[in-house]
Amino acid sequence: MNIYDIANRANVSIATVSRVINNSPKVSEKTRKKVHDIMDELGFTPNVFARGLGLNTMKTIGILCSDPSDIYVARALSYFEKMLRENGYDSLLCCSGYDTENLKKYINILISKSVDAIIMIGSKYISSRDNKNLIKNSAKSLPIFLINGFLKADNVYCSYYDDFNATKKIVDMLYNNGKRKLLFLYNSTSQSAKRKLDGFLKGCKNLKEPTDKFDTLLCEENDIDSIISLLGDFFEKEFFPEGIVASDDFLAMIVLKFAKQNNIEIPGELSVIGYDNSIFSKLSYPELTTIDSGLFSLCKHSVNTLLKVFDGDSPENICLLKPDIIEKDTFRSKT
Amino acid sequence: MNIYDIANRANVSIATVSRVINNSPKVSEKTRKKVHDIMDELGFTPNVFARGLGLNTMKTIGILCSDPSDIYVARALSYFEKMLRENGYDSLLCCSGYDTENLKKYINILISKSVDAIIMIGSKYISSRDNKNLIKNSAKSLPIFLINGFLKADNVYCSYYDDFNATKKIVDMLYNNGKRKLLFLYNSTSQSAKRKLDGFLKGCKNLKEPTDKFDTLLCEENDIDSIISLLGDFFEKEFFPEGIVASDDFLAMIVLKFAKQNNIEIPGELSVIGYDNSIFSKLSYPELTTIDSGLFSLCKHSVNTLLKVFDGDSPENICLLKPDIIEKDTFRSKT
DNA sequence: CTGTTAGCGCCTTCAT
DNA sequence: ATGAAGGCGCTAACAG
Repeated sequence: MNIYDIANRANVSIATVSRVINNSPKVSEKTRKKVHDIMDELGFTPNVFARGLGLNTMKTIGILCSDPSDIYVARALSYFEKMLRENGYDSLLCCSGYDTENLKKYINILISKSVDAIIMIGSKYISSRDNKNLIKNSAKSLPIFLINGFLKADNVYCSYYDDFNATKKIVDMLYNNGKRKLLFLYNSTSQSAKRKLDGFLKGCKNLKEPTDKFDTLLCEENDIDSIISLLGDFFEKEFFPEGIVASDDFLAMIVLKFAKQNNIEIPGELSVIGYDNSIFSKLSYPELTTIDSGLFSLCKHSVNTLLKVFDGDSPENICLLKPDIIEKDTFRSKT
Repeated sequence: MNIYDIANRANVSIATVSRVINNSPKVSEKTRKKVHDIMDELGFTPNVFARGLGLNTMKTIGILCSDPSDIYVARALSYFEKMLRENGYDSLLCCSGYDTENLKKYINILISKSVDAIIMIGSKYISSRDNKNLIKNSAKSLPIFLINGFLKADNVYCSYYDDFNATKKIVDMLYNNGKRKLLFLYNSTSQSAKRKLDGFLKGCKNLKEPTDKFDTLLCEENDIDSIISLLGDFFEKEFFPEGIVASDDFLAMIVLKFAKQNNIEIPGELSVIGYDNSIFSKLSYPELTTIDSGLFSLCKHSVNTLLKVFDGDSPENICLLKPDIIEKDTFRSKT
């Protein structure tokens, strides 16, 4: 079934049918209704290939992410699919896993499918110099949108969160509330994780306390038991922190579990700060004090920028979101 | 750049170029090489639209789900994208939200993109008679794969889990371990949720105990606070259960939170059973005893079936997975 | 407002 | 083994 069939049934030309499909204003209400009725009756849907052939666009956005079973990614994905669809775009999903070196392969897959743009969720991809150049080059053929990543280049648009100032600020807050021994816990060396790490270190440095009062701990394996044993080692061999800042809520949850296993009282003995204001932070007991990394806003902003680019505008390349700390139970400031 | 350009440069016809692109054997090695060289030199990639127009396939599978930020869905999505890509298929994502009545709209979107098959994650879509008929009808134009749902129809392939016997079995286990007052907690009326509910009720019925010793509680709102207050009401106005079976780990986590808030000891005073063996069950303390709904196996099986269908085989329509209970901390049987 | 028609780039018979 | 030509379904000029 094609527009010819519809045209025949409706006694109009295919051009009129095409106009109706594309909401052209130059169709009388009467014909429009007639055609619409027949399309509905026959359950007609225009062939995208034929359409794409002419327009050279498939109204499809490639979404590149590591793994949708990560809750941060999953949320972003959910937002994007919805917002893009509301604007007439489909989402072609491409999951690279955590091996960031295959970026080229995945970008090529998306480009070969003629997606109109690529959205990259997560800052893992912006790690190596090779990857950066790859992204810059790919941006010559289609616009690229980075979520939570920063890369200055033509046709590359970034939305990211001010992680540096967020962790820096939280260090201040912890210190000002009497927490002197601090630990930063993280599990990734992505660009965003680095910003968090740097903010933490900067915050600690500003305190002008001896450096043995704070430390950082990288969890190379993402397995819960390994991380718990890593924490056990740290508490035993290094020091017992009064505050732990985790690079995401998942890690913070593991800290809570560790604390319960070891009868550490939270927040009395130990304050815990999560990151992302995810469902975890609300599901746990005590509820996690967490940094709201503004994921929804980042996604929203990216989609808006994307639409502007498609409209031929030249929007700002860079959007930086201000930090926002959500105080719940695992740490409360006195002020 | 198109095959005409290549054809000109190579002094052959477009047909020959096309043959080279499609690895037709009827091209001399010499011409093949010549054409290949020129394509490489110019970095030519065939236009997918033009190709799709003729072939009417894009090697793309439509994945229809409610919301990828649900962890069950997210996991399934992750499995599918990976396995499909390994077999040369892309994934077009389509999220319907929880409004199951718009199914037609979403199926049409996918069909209009000429996907080669549709995978539907979750049994929510198989609720109404209308939806069932819709699926049956759509299956006339392309194969449909249901994950965790059952519908007997041509060209519809189901993989689902034996929820009925899982909850039935867990009721037995609870009872045999001295838990007499039981509550089933659920938050959906999907087909799968119904199977769980029925299994629970059947299990209870078999016990031949007075019916006031067990009950079921539907959480209409998915908000954590509402569910906790719902639980509070139940404990106050109905009875204090000795075992709670939740329809997913998320709900079970909320029960744990509720228990901690109210100083209910788990599993001493109250046993809790989750469902799905998700990350929640491992992240909580105490860890959740949970039913492993075999998601990976379901996905794996679906992809295998899909490949068989595309190969022209006629695989079994239905796959039912046996129940599997993972004992952790929130309930341990004595045996 | 509506109809006619020329592509869009590729694949596939049918000739040669 | 290669070339010529029609067709896939739709859009956008252009003509009325």
